[in-house]
Amino acid sequence: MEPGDSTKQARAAAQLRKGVLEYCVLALMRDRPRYGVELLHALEESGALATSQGTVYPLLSRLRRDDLVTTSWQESASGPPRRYYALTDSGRAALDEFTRVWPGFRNAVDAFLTTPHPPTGEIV
Amino acid sequence: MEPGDSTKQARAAAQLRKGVLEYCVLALMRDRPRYGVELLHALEESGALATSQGTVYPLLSRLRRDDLVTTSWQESASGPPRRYYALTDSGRAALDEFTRVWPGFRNAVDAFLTTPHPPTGEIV
DNA sequence: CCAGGTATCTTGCATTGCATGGAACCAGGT
DNA sequence: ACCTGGTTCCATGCAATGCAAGATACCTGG
Repeated sequence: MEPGDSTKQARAAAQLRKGVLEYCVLALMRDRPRYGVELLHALEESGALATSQGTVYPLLSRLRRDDLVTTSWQESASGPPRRYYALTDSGRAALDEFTRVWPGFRNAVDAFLTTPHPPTGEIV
Repeated sequence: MEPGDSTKQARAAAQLRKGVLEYCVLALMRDRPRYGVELLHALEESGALATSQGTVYPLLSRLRRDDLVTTSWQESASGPPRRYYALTDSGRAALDEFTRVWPGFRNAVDAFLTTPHPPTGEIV
C-alpha cells in the first residue's frame, strides 16, 4: 500500500486502523520497552497495520500525555539517541481492557459479514 | 453501555467502531432494504456495535452522497413514513472489498494481542 | 387537544490517522 | 574540512468519523 494511495481498499484499511493502532502499540510494549522507529517497523511487518511516522509520533505523544507510557532516553550505537517507551500500570490496564473487549467486537463484525439477513425478519 | 459513559472500556469500544460501522451498515442492507431506526435496532442487538441516531443518520447521508446506497420513501402502518436504504452496485462492491480486507486485519490484531514480543528481539 | 411513541435530520465538538516538512545526530568517502 | 546518506525524533494542518444534544414531523389514543 503506497503512500498517497486512495483506492477503496486503502480507505477501508485506513479507517479500520482507527482506535486499534493505539492498542497494538501498547501490545508491542508489553514485554519490553520500544522506541519509535522500532514500533514503526513492527507495524510495517504486520502488513495490515502498516503506517507512517506522522501517525506514530503523535500517537506516542498522546499515550505519554495520558500517562499510559513513560519514556527514557538511551544511547544508540548507530545513530542519534532513542526515546524508549514503556508501559505504566495504567497503560497495562488499558491494554488488558482492550484485550477483553476485542473478541466481542471481532465476533460481532464477523457475524454481520457472514450471517444472512433474511427478507422476512428474524423469527417473528 | 449507557450513553454518556466515558469509562476506559467505553472509549476503547467507541474508537473500535470507527470505520467498521459503515461496512456493518452496508452488510445489514445486503439482503433487503432497511430504514434508519431498523438499522439502529440491529446494531443495538449486536451488543458491541450499539450506537445512536446521531451516528447513524450522518453516516447514511454520507453513504447516499457517495452513491453507495439509494433511498425510497415508504408508508408505515405505525408512524411517519420511513426512508428505506438499498445498496447500489458501488455499495455492494465496497462491501465485498471490505469483506476481503477484514480477515487480514482481524488476524493481525489477534496476533499483536496474543503473540509474545520477546526481550531479545526476533531470531537474530 | 395534547401526550407519547415512531421516525427523520442538523449542528458542533473531540478524536484520530495521515501527508508533509523540519531538525538533529552519526559514520564514511572525498 | 565538507558533504552525503542513514537514523531518529518531532510539529503542523487537514479530513474523516463517532457522538451528544437538539429540532422537526407524523400518527394514535386518551
